[in-house]
Formats: sequence, structure tokens, C-alpha cells
Amino acid sequence: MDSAILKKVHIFSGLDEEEMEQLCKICRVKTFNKGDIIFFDTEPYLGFYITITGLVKIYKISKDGREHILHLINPPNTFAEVPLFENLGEIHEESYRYPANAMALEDETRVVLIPARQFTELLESDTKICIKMLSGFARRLRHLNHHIEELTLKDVTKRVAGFILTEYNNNRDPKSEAKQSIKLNISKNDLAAYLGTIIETLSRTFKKLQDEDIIEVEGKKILIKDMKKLKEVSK
Amino acid sequence: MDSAILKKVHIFSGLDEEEMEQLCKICRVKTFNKGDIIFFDTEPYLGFYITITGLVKIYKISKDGREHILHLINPPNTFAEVPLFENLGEIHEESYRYPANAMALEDETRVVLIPARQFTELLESDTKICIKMLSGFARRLRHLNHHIEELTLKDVTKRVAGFILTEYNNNRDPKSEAKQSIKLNISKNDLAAYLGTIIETLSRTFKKLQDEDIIEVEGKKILIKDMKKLKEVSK
DNA sequence: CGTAACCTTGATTAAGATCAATTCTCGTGG
DNA sequence: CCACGAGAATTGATCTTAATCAAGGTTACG
Repeated sequence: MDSAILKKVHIFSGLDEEEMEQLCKICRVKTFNKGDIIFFDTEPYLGFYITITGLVKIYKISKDGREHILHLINPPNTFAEVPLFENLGEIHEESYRYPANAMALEDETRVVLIPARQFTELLESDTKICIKMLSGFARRLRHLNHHIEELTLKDVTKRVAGFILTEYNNNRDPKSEAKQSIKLNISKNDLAAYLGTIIETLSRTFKKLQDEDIIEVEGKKILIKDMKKLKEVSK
Repeated sequence: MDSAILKKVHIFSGLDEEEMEQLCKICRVKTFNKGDIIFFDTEPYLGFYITITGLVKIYKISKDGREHILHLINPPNTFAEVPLFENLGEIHEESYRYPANAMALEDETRVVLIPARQFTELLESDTKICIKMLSGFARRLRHLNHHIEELTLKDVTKRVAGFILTEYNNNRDPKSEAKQSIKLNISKNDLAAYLGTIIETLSRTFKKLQDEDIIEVEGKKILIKDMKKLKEVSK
């Protein structure tokens, strides 16, 4: 596979040509379509993944079928690294499972699988990669902390407002520079599952915020009409 | 300070005498009483901590005063390492904040502060510590995943049952070997804040499980009367 | 023993989930 | 180009869980 892609991935950015080539040799590219399962949390652990294109959701399902999305992974980013570092030194690798389910949310979602065993060797020889991984984990931990804080200490309205603001700050819609708007890249069903609610409640919340002239929802586009109020409502 | 204590801490277990001495020189021991604040999430980041004795809660507070506990840290364990690895390479250390609040839950809670700057240097020279930290982060991530799963996909009864089972598996009460029981080391208020509910609801849930002859609650001691049912209820 | 912190119990309320019925949107094939 | 159908989204009515409010009881500890 092409090493140029891997170089864009944060944790590999410090590798030299030699290491890069080595890495390319062991990893495998896979392509998925919208709705395809990348792995279930019941499957034995093979290694971790890097997204190249598309979008991946990491999620859990309750016994009665409700779903909660833990992460939405945009390229180029890694996921499912956690089991790499659990029970280090033990040999019962076969018993490791993926920590959650992963599904492609867009057609042509391309991911790279980095096999656990080979990667661990590389890791031990390179402090730089370790520190980059630590930094990735730190970001992940910060995100989960924030996620829990939102879920436990804020109501649905606050969470929706907070989501819009975060999206706005991260990926300002480039097609409408001047306008304060965001473009949803997931279905409202998935958004609800990410915000810890259901689609009906999400729909009602959007409507409420619209009635209060804070936002305007047109399909997948959300226009922020009153930034100050939106920030106020999210607190 | 005594290096024997630090050796018991997982991430330091691989250090040699020299490194250990170096570490002891830079770190500071602090003792707290029950209810004392170790840090607020508004404070500038100084470094991370290790618990030696006692118990520490890591928590967040909502605008209207509700509290949610993210972690309960038993010795010997680290906490507040996340900011160490964020924005690596940037120099604006003064602007880092702690990710949450930390409070001692017992008298004579002793912790060691490892200053960020000096520790980072040690880290870069030692792959083993890096990997140990990665493993610690992995455990933390797994815990937060599980925590979110519980909070979003299970009702209070399931969460309470799950908590009892986890406690039973981790710290089987040594004073009553034969009996299937656990001893709470936190107040019911704190337990409620950890399980994402309030003390009244927790009290009612305990009563319900008691009425169903699944458990028996005597103050801080919880006796498991029907393990099979308890497991069933937790799912 | 007295007081404060902790816990339990009951009555009421509110947020959001569930159930059910439309409506909207968009891709596909006639 | 239009009609069709399926999936996505909206809306309304109702129900459930757990939070809130309020009062009283228990425990621990000086």
C-alpha cells in the first residue's frame, strides 16, 4: 500500500522511510460500504485500525436493541487500539475481544488494519510512536470525560446545543464561509444515538430551538441564527 | 521520600535504582483529610498524582450543583495524567487545566505529586514507562467505555446490580470469606453520584432488590443472597 | 445525650421514552 | 418524467423512570 497515506496519520508522522516500509508490509487495506460492520465486540482481536476515507461509528448495543455511539471516527484517525495494551506480556491473545462494535457510515469507507503482534514489536523499539499513542489516548480520554459529563449533567437541549457548537468549531462548513452553519455528516438517528437520546426527542429539540429563533434546520444543514443564545442554552 | 512506595506503582515497577532515586527527588508527598480538595478543574496543571493510601474521587459538577463521579482511585494508582500528553511540544503549559475535580474521601489520604516538566524528560528516555502508561490509559479507557455503556444503556437497577457484582469480583470482603458480601468504602451519596443517580433513588433500588431477596443491605455491608438472580438483573 | 451528617420513605412532578400515525425525501424502474 | 416504495423524519398522545420536594428516622461521634 501507499506509504503517503500512513504518513498523514499522526502517530506515524515521525517514522523514517525504513520503518514506514516495514509498516506498509504488515498492514492490510479494507473498503466498506455504508452500513457494513467492520467488527463486532464479540470478535477476537486482530489489531487496530486507521481510517483513510469515509466515516466510522464505534458503538454499543443494549440487550433490547438500543444503541449508543461512543465515537465518530473521521480520517485520518486510529480506533480499537485499546486491546493492544491490555494484559501486556500475556500470551492469551486469542481471548481478546474488540471493546465495542464498529460500522462504516459512508460508502467507500477505507480503513487500514494494523495487526497487533507485529505492531507491538515496532512499538517497543520506538519511543516516539509510544508518546504519539499516549497523546492519542489522552485525546480519547478527554473526549470520553466530556461525553460522560454531557450525558450525566446536562439535559437533551443542552447536549444538542453543545454538539452544534462543537461541530461548528471543528468543521466550519466551507461552502458557506460567511454563514454560521454546520452540515451533518450522519443521519439524525445516529446523531440521537450519539447524544444519548432517540430520534423523536431530537426532532422535538431541534424544533424547540427553531421556535426560539436560535437555529434553523434544513435537512442536514443547521444554521446558527443566534450564537449568543445557543452558547447560553448549551451551558 | 521512600522509593519502596513508588516501586509498588505499576508504571514505575521497571525503573532501576538510579532512575528511582531521580524520581524520588522531584516528587512531593501530600496528605489530605476526608473532604479535602486535591485539585479543581479550574486550576493550572502542575503534574499528575499517585495515591499511596486512602481513596480519591474524580468528579465533575454541573452548573446547578449536581455531581457525577468519573473514577474512584484506589492506591496505588495514578490520576490526572491526561494533560501530560495533550498539546505535546507546545510551551503554553500555564494554560493547561486539570480535566476534573479531585477530592479525598478518607482521612489520611496520601498522594504523591509528580511534576509534569521533569517527568516528561524521564518519559522520553524510557520506553518501558511509556508502555506502562499506555497500558494504564488502556485500562482507563476500557473503564470509561464500560461506564458510558452502563449509564446510557441500562436503568438504575441494572447499574446497581452491576456495581455490586464488580465490587464483589474486585474486592471480595476478606473478613467474611465464606459469605458472598461486599463492604462499601464510600458513602451512599457518592455511590449514587458514581452510578448516575441520586441517593433517594439508590435507597429505593436497594430496598427493591432486598424485597426480592436478591441482596441484604446492612449499613455499608451488602450481602448477596441470590447470585444468579443478581447477575440476571444486571444484564 | 445532643447534634449533625447520613439515610429512608412518601407524594408529586417532569423529562424523555414509547407507541402510533403521518409526512417527507429520494432513488429506482417503468 | 413520473409514480412508486422504502427509509428517514416529524408530530401527537400516552406512559415510565427517576428526579424533586418534603418530612422523619438512624447513626456516629464529640
